[in-house]
Amino acid sequence: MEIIYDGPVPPHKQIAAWLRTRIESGEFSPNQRVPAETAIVQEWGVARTTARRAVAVLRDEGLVYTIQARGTFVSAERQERSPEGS
Amino acid sequence: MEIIYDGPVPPHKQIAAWLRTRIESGEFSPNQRVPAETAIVQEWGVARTTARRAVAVLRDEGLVYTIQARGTFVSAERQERSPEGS
DNA sequence: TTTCATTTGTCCGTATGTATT
DNA sequence: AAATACATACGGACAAATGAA
Repeated sequence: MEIIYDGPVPPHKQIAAWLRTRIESGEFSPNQRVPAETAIVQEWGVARTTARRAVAVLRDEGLVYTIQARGTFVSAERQERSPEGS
Repeated sequence: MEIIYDGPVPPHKQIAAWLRTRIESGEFSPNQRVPAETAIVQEWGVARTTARRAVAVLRDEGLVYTIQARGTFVSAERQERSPEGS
């Protein structure tokens, strides 16, 4: 994946979408830590501000929550669809 | 039990919860010694600092008291909710 | 008394990770 | 992008106290 800078979608939203997909695919369990900002910076070669903004998007959506000095974690109640079965 | 490192609850709090449960279940009598820091280290595979911090949590709660070079013991008056006489 | 083992107490440095400015 | 602060974990080293040999 690569960031498209001359497109209509700002970089941080592209990264947010990528992270959202990973989370919703079940790659991360509820309350599990997601990649740190520095990891995002490394992986995408963007500024930290951009990585932070991307995480902020998901936080605003309620998909993740952040604990200072510990990390950002997948929200436990992030089911849009009823899981059904337990 | 296993320590979850990429979760929102820090290791020392996970261990503290585990110890608290054992104590409150009555496994240890009042004034009886609880597992030493080194025992916690052995059992959980964590650093001693982490074990110490876990014990410190229960000490702060008043559930146990510590005597240097002797160990940490279950508080005798740990079911009181209202202190009297001070 | 000296020695040893055990256990807690203290301090050092290193690493990871987020938050703020 | 960088510095600083904060939270937390790891590892090592040594001190201090206790009790037993």
